Amino acid sequence: MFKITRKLEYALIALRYIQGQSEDKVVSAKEISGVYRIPLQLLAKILQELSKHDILEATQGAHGGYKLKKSLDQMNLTALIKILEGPIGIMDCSIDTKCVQLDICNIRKPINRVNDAIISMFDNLTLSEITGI
Amino acid sequence: MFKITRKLEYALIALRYIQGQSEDKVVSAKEISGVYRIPLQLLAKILQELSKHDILEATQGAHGGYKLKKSLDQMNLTALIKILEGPIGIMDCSIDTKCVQLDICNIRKPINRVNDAIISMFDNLTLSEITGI
DNA sequence: ACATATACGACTTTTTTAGTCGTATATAAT
DNA sequence: ATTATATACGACTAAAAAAGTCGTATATGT
Ligand code: SF4
Ligand code: SF4
Repeated sequence: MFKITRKLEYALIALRYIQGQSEDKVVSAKEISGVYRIPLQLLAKILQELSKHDILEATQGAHGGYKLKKSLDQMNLTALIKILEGPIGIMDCSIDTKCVQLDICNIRKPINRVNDAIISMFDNLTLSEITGI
Repeated sequence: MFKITRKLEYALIALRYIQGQSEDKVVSAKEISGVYRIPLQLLAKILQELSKHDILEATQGAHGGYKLKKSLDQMNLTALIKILEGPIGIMDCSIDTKCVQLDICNIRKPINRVNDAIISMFDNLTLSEITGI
């Protein structure tokens, strides 16, 4: 309950690692997978998603890999979560509206306030603040 | 990802409902289950847990049910979550320490700060603020 | 005695998350 | 050209967590 997914953690670890390398070095999924013991195939898919969303730039073929495409202080945690996991929301009704309790729910408004507070916190958190400097 | 569990929502709905009834009325699980269309057995188990932790006071037998045992402004969301779901923590290492990445993790500290911010937010949120006045 | 309610553990189902596999394609080096 | 290495991508399986059910015992008001 209320946990960050592994997927997201792997993405952050990778982003921070890539950020720590020299500006124009392309870093392969294999390298990161080795250093942090992240399952290669899984990490690869994550990096591919980040690449598809213009956070990373991929180079194919031998000696290929990834490098940052946009500065990490230009993106917040909300954006990253949306890419990897879709819309954020601590309760169902904040995302879709199939909840049976919806019309009579007596906690919807207050829970929504909590939801907003968390999202706003994520909005104001740049990735560079998470990945250090 | 990052969602409140149904269990927690049902607990909050029930607490708010009981709070809305006249002070010394005992409210049965069946009544709440009926009003909010919450599966009876599931709700019953939740209320039993709350009762075991002195948040509700149970009356057994016919015409039995529950009433509040402590005022809701004397308990915060963190406490309720701990009762229903155990220790809070947005990443594994904030709870137990079996993560393979633990010793080399490059995002642990910053993620921990996020974790602390969320917990502190929950700490400062009394149940009465969620269940309304 | 009976109806109604809590108490509680075991169990099953459903949903979500995590991880794997297979195959295609791009590219550098030999 | 061939080989080795890497990304790209969809389908699949496995594992874990959450949601819900069942059965049975016990308490109590009528
Ligand atoms: S309507 Fe109420 S019970 Fe349903 S998802 Fe929203 S907050 Fe939760
Ligand atoms: S050590 Fe790092 S990867 Fe492991 S649970 Fe903690 S934050 Fe996540």
